[in-house]
Amino acid sequence: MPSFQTTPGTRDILPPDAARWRSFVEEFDAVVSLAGFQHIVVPMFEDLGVFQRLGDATDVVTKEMYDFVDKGGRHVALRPEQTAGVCRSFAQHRPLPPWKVWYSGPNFRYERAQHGRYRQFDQVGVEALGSDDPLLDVEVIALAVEFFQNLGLRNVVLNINSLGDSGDRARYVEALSQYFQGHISELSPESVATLERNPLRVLDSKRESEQAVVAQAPSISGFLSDEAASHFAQVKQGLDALDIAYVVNERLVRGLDYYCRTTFEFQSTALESAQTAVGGGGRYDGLVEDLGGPATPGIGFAIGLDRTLLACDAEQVFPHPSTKADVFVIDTTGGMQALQLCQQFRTAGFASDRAYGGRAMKAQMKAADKSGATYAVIIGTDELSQGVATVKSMVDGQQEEILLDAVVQHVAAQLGKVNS
RNA sequence: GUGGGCGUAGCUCAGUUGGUUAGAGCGUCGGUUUGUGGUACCGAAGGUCGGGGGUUCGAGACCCCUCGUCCACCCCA
Repeated sequence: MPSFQTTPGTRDILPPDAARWRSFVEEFDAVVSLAGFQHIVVPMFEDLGVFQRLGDATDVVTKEMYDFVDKGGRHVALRPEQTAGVCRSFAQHRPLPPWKVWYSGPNFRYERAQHGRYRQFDQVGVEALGSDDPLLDVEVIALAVEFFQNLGLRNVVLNINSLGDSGDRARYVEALSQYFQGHISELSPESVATLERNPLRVLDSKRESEQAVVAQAPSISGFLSDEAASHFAQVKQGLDALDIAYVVNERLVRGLDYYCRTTFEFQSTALESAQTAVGGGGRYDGLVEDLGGPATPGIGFAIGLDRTLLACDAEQVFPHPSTKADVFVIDTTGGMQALQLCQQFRTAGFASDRAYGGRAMKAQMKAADKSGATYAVIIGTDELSQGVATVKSMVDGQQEEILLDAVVQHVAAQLGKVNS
């Protein structure tokens, strides 16, 4: 048993998975950059108050925060998500709106780990601040759709809803609260507790016994102001115009309190587990103001890396990037030749690798095979004395002797031929 | 935080109703006479059975505690 292992809910992303993570982010970068979103990096921890603005009724804030007092007496917390940090950044620096940014990186929530749920988990996401144009909502949603498609995912369903403006939302919550109070005997003890903290969340219950009560609950749509209803209608029109399929789900309330108007969530139907939400987001028109900035509307989404990658596995798409070497240098004369040749290949831009420790030729050949190299360059005592190297194709086994000085050029030419 | 399953070599797992030096496959390393891989064969290294306590003549196997992990609730990406 090793002395230490990863702390609960955290894990090492080992090769080759880490490479896949990286290309996941690169793919996201490519998609959102085309839409004018620029990269932003915000701190991994901030003043606790920044995150408390997410809402005092959300578990993310009340139960799951990694907060601590630092050596300077500041009460800080590891970020549970990045939207609040981005909004704080906007309030702090006052960039010119519309401000469209994207991010990636780890977030932290203290909860029990499960399939697709970890205490340290990575997300990619975008935030667009400074416009309440419903067609911006559409653009943002379309980016996520585009990204999922580029990954190769086909079984991702888009759910959308509107929570209305804060006044609408308040009236709805009141009505919902009354409704559930009237049916309190049909609710589980857990839901009764939830009802006191955040009636909206009762709609999310997965407990079989109360599905009927939940289904009969009043819908948000009846509480939307004309303005909010019109906004939502335009969002739907925009989605239709882009031929983006969606399901209006009036039970979709989402967990962070700051959401208003448009909210959406992407569910993977390929995932069997409890965590099927691979991404989600919505409007948060009051958040920047809450953080001391000017009244600024905003919308964004976050996509979970782990879950989305699990969905990719389930659909057998987005394979790991290749790590094949171009050439593997085998040296049975002590290793100095391999050292130099590898260096030359790398300088020339070719992926080259070798074995270490003076292993037998057969062992080195095995290593060459495992490296996936297209060519093996062999230097034994015979070759060295003649100033040549044997260049062997690992594909068809053909080999020929090439002057040592010309090996890199030769193999480079051959690889160029193969690649084109 | 609540409930349940699990925790044996790097990985995936076997380990009869508790009984001598804990096994397999994969992987790793080495070899199968003449310097060359992907198949086959042979061999080797590598666990004291998550940790602690207890029951017993004797425990990987039974009991308790603890840690970890997985799943569900919850929460959310």
